[in-house]
Amino acid sequence: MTDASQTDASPAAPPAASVEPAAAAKPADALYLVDGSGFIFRAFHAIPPLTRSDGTPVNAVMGFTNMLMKLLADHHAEAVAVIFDSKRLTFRNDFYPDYKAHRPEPPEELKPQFGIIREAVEAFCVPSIELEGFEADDLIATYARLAREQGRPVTIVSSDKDLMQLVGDGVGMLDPMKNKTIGVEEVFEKFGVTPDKVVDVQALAGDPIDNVPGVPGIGVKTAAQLIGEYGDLEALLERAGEIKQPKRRQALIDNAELARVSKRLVKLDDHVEVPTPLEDLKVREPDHEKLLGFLRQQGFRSIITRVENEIRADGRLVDGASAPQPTASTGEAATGEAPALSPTANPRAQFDGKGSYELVQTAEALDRWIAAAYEAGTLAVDTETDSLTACSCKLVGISMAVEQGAACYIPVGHVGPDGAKAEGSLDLVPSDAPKQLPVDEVVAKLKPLLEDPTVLKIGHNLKFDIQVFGSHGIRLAPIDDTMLLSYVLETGLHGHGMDELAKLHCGYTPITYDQVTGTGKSRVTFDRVALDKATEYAAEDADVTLRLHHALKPRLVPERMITLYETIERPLIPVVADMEAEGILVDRAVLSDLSRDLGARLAELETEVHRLAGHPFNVGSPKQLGEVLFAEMGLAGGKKGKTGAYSTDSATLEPLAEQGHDIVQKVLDWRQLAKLKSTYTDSLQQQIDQKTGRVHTSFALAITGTGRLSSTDPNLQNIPIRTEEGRKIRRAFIAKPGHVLLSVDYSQIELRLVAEMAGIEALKLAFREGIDIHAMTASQVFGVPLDQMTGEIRRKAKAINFGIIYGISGFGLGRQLGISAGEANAFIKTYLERFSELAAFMDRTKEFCRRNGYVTTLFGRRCHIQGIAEKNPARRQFAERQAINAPIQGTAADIIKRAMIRIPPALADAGLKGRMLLQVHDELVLEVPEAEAAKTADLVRQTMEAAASLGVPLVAEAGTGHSWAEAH
DNA sequence: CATTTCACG
DNA sequence: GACGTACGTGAAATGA
Repeated sequence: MTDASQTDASPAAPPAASVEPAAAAKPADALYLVDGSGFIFRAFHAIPPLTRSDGTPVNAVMGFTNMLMKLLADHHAEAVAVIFDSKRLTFRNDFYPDYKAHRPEPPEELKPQFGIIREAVEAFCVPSIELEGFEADDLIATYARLAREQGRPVTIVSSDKDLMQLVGDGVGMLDPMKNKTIGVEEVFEKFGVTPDKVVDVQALAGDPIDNVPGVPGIGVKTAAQLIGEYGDLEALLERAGEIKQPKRRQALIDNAELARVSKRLVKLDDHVEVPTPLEDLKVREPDHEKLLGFLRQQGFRSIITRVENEIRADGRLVDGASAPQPTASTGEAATGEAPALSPTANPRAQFDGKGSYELVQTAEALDRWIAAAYEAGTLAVDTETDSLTACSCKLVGISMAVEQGAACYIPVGHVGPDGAKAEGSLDLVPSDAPKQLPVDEVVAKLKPLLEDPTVLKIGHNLKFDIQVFGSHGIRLAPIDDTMLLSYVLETGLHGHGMDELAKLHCGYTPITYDQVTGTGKSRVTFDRVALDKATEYAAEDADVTLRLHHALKPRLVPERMITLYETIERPLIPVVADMEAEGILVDRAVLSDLSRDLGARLAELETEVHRLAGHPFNVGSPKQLGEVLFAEMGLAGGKKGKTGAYSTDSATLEPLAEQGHDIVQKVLDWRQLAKLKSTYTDSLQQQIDQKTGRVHTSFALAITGTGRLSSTDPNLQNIPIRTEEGRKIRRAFIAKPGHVLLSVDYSQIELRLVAEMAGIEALKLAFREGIDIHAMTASQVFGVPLDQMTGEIRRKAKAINFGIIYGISGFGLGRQLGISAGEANAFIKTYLERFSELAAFMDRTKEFCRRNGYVTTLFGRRCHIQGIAEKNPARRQFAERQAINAPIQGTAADIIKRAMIRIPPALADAGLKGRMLLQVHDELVLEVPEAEAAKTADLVRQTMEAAASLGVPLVAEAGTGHSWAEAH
């Protein structure tokens, strides 16, 4: 890598290997340069208002102090300087007076904190530097250069993009709040060029915040592209005439000087006359009393506790190597971040995330944590594995948190950098492999705790961990799942991943998995992550989970969600975990035969389509297809959408095919087969698990806005059935020898629920009488007697019935039926007159939603609907349709979940060996011994029908067969 | 990485 | 009468 300060003309290329001076093991002479000014502003905005007892705001001081302590502890930093901006005017204003001219005054609450922060730096005995006429960035650039000349690694503690030009060649950056290192790779991500080209990009793109002009009309993206192409700014400006885009060319020619000035503004001066020699940038041992006095003055109780513990621990201050172990049995050192400040403090935001997490490598330490967990009666657990597919992954480590801030990580499956394993007796471990307890010993010791009925185990998405523990013979119980707590409380308001919830409830961004393992091709599996890094990440996850539990669990009772959670969501976890682990047998030969057949037919269709078009093109490209069909061949059909592309979906193409356009029919056929091949016959073969020979989907429990499950990797809830061709794929889903597949599905459950929830007497009666419901509505709406019913009329009534479930609109129904919106509206009007309770139900539901922001299912599930009070009618009506649909779809989801929970014990009680494999919203698929098929079918059917007792009967129908195609 | 299309209930 | 339409999902391919 070239020196960052040079600007040679090598083309911008992705960085080969990023230099990571901020990595764990560091030479003692590593230099840390803290961008003090930058950090003050970030701390101020990231941390909610806090005031000390005299009313002085101190949120930025608190954030700054935490950051500084973390830096000193985590990195064993010995050479550190905090660098501040001095007065406003700098040498840059000499040649560009407007530089940073529009910077607003700092907020009033921040002003008094500047001075206190300098006191804080002094109290920690860390050198602080500033120099009139120069920005902190210039001093940082200069010190970085000086240190590099002595071969010392440099870490710049900042996330300011203006400093990114310094990265590379032993200089790295560290964002202390996001806990992210910024190396060459990250700079490349941000600017699209290597660090030595950053100034050129900035010169072109400008920066409105600092009032750097740049070239108008050019942003970072374009700038990076240009610099990548021309090498550097000067070369670009000289050859600007060659640029093809006329506007861009002119802008560059007109503003060449402006770009040059901009470059001078953004280029840091690394030859400043420094006020303090490099050698003096050293952390000295602080005066403990002075430091504690300062902290007391600010009222930072939790920090004081930490500092006192550290002093007591070894007489030395802030040394990560001897950070206090959480003596959790007394609970003393594990005081999280109890708010010690005035009531303006937001207690939810007190979490700074940085407990002193312990790496557990000895039996003694493990015993101590197990004892602490027993004492607490509650623990958060999280497993780390080498892949995210629960069924076939290796256990790499376990983290536990017993109190806020008191968490540990127990590695059991880490390998050395060269892949050296460290299993078996510790004495035999090769020196370069990480030290860790044998997995069997850890499992044996944890099993009683994790199965103890008096100790609550908390996790986030425990369905995963249950499977991991299950494969080691541990049945995790009793449990609470923070993902599902959040889901029952706030479905529809936001997602329920841990990072999102941590930000929401703790105001904190945990280290991400990607940060630990890397991304893209440099990604490593978790078993290759260094132990200290793994500990930081994994223990933090457990800690955060525990904190989320504290934030969410107490809300269940007052918000009336405890029953839904305890009777439906929580009991479903192990049930679904078992289904995923079981998997379904898929016959690879059936799929590959289909693939071959489809491939041949696709090739034929493709040449046909090309022939009819007169030239070859990509049939799979909607863009090219639209051009061929509508522009070249002049078929009727217009543009649509904001992208301006022709619409070519089947709704558009089908009418054209019916008009006899051969090419369109062939395209539709091609589309269907291509879909079947790529999505199903090809990719499903890849999803067959090596070890089990079966396909293990993952059912998401907290994704949908209505309470339904969803299925991924692969999605087994959308296996084709509607067309004969697609249905063949179901022949590949089979039962193991001596078994059959049993499929049981609810008959018209959603329409039954409409009748029930809206209280439509005529519909309820019809369901009780077992009448053909679509024929019945047809006779009501169209006045045709049942004995004169035609298929066509029944089809229309069926479409209306579906429309009701979706929150009907004349336009939508009309399009579905191929009639005008006016005609459709007339049908709807008649329908609502015949079933008058329905209109009242829809109005009532919308009104409830407007008032409360959510709607509810029969079992009390809340679905929050966004946009119900929107002014924009389109968006509001969308929300209204959701509001009408959600209680229906959601209640159906509740009901099948209740059935799923009851089925495994019912089977066990009856001595039946059948296993549930799949759920497809209103259908359950089981694998049962052939001899038990009839008995099991009855039992499952009855359990499903009895899962809710309503004013309308629930009806379930069962089918069995060797394959899913036969069973359904 | 967003858009388009289409598979299911 | 506005505004753009049925509700809920996930995956593959294209192309910027």
